[in-house]
Amino acid sequence: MTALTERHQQVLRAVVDDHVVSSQPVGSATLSRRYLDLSPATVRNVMGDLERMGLLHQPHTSAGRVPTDRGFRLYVDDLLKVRNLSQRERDRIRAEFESGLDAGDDVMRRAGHLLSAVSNLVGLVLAPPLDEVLVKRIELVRLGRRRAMIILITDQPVVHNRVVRTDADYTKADLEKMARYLNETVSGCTLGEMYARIEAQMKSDRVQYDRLRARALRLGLEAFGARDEGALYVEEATRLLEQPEFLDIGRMKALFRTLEEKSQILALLRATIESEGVNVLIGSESEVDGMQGCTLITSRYTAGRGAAGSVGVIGPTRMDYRRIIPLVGYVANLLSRHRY
Amino acid sequence: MTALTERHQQVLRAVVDDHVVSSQPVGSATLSRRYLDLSPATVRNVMGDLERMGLLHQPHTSAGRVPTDRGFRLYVDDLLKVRNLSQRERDRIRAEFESGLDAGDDVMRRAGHLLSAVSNLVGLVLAPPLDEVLVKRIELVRLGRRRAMIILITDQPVVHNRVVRTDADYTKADLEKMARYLNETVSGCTLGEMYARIEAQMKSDRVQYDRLRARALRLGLEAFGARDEGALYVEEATRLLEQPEFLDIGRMKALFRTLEEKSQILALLRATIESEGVNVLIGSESEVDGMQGCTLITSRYTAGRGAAGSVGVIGPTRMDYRRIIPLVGYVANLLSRHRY
DNA sequence: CATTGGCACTCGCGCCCAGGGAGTGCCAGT
DNA sequence: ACTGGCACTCCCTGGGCGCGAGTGCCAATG
Repeated sequence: MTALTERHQQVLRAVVDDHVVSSQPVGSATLSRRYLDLSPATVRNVMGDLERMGLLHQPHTSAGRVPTDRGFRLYVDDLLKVRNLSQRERDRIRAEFESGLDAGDDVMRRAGHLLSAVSNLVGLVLAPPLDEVLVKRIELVRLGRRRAMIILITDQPVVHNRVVRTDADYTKADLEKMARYLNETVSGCTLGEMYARIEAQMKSDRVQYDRLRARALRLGLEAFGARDEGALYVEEATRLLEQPEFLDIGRMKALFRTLEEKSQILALLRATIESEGVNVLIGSESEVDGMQGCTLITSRYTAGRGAAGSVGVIGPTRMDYRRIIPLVGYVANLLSRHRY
Repeated sequence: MTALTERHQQVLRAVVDDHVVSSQPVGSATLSRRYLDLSPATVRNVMGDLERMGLLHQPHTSAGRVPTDRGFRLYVDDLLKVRNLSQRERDRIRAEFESGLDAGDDVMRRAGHLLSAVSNLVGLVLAPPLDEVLVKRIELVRLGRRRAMIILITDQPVVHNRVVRTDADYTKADLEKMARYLNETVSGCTLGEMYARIEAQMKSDRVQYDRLRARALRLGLEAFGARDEGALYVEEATRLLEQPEFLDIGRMKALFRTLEEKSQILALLRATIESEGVNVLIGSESEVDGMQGCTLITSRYTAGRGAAGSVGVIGPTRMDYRRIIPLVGYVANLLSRHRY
């Protein structure tokens, strides 16, 4: 492929910019009139080149051009100067974030809502994989005759808790003792290690002859052992209904289905967790079928002592990258800096 | 309006039955062939009557007939023999319900999912209004330097808990003392009364000179004082995409919007909380604009010492009432009988 | 030689129109 | 009281047509 001249770049940029707001194929006349100081004929020649390079696509002979996924990719990588969020916007977003937290919302969910509200797209938040989360402490609280709450305090902002049925009516003192046992074996290790440690302990002599101790360990396993996949929050999926590209009901169904099923999106987010900065995954690049015509923008964040998660948005390929990219970055930042 | 003859009833019933499965207007020929031992001509006459009575509607001259909301109403009230769920179905549903609970799911959410899964419609669960919930006990757990979890144990299956920031670094003993204070004033009363009791206590001498006591009360207020509206769970709204009536994108949007906004649906559910048995609210009867063409089927359930909530489904008016009505009733039953 | 205006061409879209089909209402016959 | 027959109405579909948008190419131009 030949290199792009300055002019090619100008035209491609203009096509994307216009298409992002109009959601329609753009013609040479529009470009000439609104974006470029060139005659329509010249623009047509350039557009012809771009099409041959696979960066633009013509839905049919007498239509304007639409950027291809590769076109968007080039635009995002080379042509786009992301403007930073203005201080005002940042303040507004941050205020929104914190006010929600004070009201007692879950941090993850809050971040998802925020992304969604500001971008008008679907907000995504992937919690750090639980395996890597550092266990600080476990508490057991008696709720009733055979019910207790087990609380897992980690180095993350979220506190996990779960109501469990107990095998007997333990007193408050019993539960405290059990919690102490659990903490002895478990505190300071990651959740991933916890399983192994508990298993090892279970075999030791001390446990064999101490029913309470054994029961405590079992409880810990049952409550948090099987929490395999990091939780994925999908917020405000119905916003997609607003986007004109989803007037096509088939596409919408497909996307909803993949969003609901979660596992595929989860894999995509997890894959981006390692890389720095903001990631952009355009349409077909993801090889997920529900994602045709959609772009996923993500950014990693860190929480606690090194565990990392990912936030992002999903929306039509035709989205305002200039705004959304810094937005996702900023929210990831908020989340990373967030101290509880 | 003249009374309906036996024949009128037969025809109306047949129209509804066919329309429920076909989702299309029903013609006289179909009815004569598949449901009735009458010639098409006779059927036409009867259908004409029914139309004049406002029970059927003809979308246009050369189309078949569709039941009106009033037609459905009459069908549901007088013509429908709800068959009970078979023992097998009941067992299956119950097993599904309980297996989910063992896995630690929220009871409310679980019930919603269940309704949705079995009916292929949108599941709704309204928790009992918190005001009427009996407070059994409050626990405070130290999570970190300035963080604590406040746990509200009621006579309901769900346990409410919330992470709060504290104004100082309270020790475990402090928090236990505070919890004791709170329980002294609060336990045994409903959440509705709690507010007043705390306010009263705050003015008493004992509190004026005891900072910890004051702080405890304040905490209780902040955490659970403002939980106004009972929580409404809307599960699996995207199932609506499957229904052929929602190929019309405008209607779908409207319904999604009201589902998302919740307050209107919430009001409808709350209204049915008082009445026994299964309630059916058909289309325009609700006066909620997003509800045209939709039916809401609900049933009340009770939990704890007398507080009542509501479960239900929402779907197109054209739904299989024969199956759905007993289903909603049964799930309400499950929830009422559920003991934790 | 890059740029431009001109021009013929293509193709989707909206419109009209006719034909077929589904379903009805009415009427006369049993 | 039913029913068969019949004329009628109206939607739906498909084909034909004109319009407009947009293109590609070419010859002219600075």
